[in-house]
Amino acid sequence: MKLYNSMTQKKEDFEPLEPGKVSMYACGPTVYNFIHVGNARPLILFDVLRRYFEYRGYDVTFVQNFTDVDDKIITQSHKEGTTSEAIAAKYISEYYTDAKGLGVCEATIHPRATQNIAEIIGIIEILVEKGLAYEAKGDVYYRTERFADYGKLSHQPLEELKAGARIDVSDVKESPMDFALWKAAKPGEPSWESPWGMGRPGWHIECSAMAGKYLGKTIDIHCGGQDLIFPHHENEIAQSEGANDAEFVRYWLHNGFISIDNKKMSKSLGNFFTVREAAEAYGYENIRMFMLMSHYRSPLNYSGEILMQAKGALDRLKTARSNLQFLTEHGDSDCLKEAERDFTERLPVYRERFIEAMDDDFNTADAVSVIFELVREANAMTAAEKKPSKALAAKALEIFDELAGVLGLIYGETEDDSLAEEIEALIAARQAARQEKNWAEADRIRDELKARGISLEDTPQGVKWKKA
RNA sequence: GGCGACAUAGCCAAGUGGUAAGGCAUGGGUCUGCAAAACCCUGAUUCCCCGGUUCAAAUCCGGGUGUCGCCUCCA
Repeated sequence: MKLYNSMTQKKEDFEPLEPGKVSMYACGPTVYNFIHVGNARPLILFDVLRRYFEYRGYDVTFVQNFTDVDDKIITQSHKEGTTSEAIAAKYISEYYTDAKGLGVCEATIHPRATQNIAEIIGIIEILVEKGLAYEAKGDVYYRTERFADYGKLSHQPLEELKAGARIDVSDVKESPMDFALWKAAKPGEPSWESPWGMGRPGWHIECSAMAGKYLGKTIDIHCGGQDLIFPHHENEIAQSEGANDAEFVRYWLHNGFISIDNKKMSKSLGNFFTVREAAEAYGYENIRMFMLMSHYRSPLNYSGEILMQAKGALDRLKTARSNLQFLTEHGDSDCLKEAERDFTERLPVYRERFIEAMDDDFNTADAVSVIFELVREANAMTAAEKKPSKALAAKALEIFDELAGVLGLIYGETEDDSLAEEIEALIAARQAARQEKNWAEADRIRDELKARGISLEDTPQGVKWKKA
């Protein structure tokens, strides 16, 4: 398995620290608002990585945090006239709604910054003791110039970073590149006791603390959006490696951006759609499909047209699956036919090609195309005139579900059986009308069902219905 | 100024030396009472441009052009 490591800027063979196990850490959302479509990309990427590692037999421990104390949350709490805790709780809940909608499995552990204050203080104390951090007026800053490797992930020497620095030169900081590990309390803000007085953690330190606590000093994979490379991930390296004297992360994975009209989708530019509104317009699963149809490191331009194309593609897969499912019950015979054997014997080739694509830095676009090729052949093999067997449909369905399942492409099919009986009765009435060649009545019933969102297909194996 | 990414058919998108996957859309056909779904056929002499290396390049090298991102919170 090869994956592209942002640290070395090359595809590398994946070798976990411990054979058979994978530890993954992903920077989760700062919970002050609904997540937007751009935020959904890393979620879906991590979810696919995790599913794929598990598919390949790895025991995965996946940690994704929630940043639940932060300037933006505090600002939002003032705006909504409530507490920081209430804002965080609200948007964590909304996060889970969207994540579930997108078919994203829960992480092994979802730690929160505010539940790990002791660990955060612990790591800051180590950094202070080592001279890598210093206290100034109740704040604590990281002394970037003491960390020789600072800039190794962003491939920028500290001097260049300083030259380009647009941040305010604070009089309490020794260098403009130093960043806050701990912020002294201000009135109206949540705060905790610490050796430096009341205060709260800076943003970067929580990830070092939680990654270390739940996954150990060295973790296999750390992922996030490309915009986190600097400064967030660079700072995490400085903190964790500075405190632990051990390599922090073996493989850094960063996803490309989602843009709108070729401009990065971001909250500060205001050119974003929340996942919630995009899902209302196009459906959660089509957002997922949209993202899996290209490589995770490529830039992707969001538009209604593209979402509709993704929907068209996913519909083809859903229809194919539903047709196979139907044939497992209504096929011509239970046993595989002679003419079908060649196809079923070649089915494992699709699995091999799928794995080959995914092994190459999670090439989901290629992996999806393998599923489409499987579908085309399965569709051809199950053409009505061939009188396909139940066994054939079952075998094709099995591998389809296996591969589509790794990508999480088809999900959320909650069949409402309460209507089934009534629908079946209408279908029976229509069949009776068709027997009598009473096409007007047959079409009337079909239109009636269509108006209720049920579409019919007449097949040699009987009538098939589905929700539109 | 530093660092990085991207440029393949109407649209989306794989493909890192061997003669252009896949999807959406379009048009034609088969099947169907009509549909639906499906299947078949239909499209880039060509991969932003110009040079070079090679028997062979979308793929490697050099030089351009365009677009985007990071260097400040940002997935």
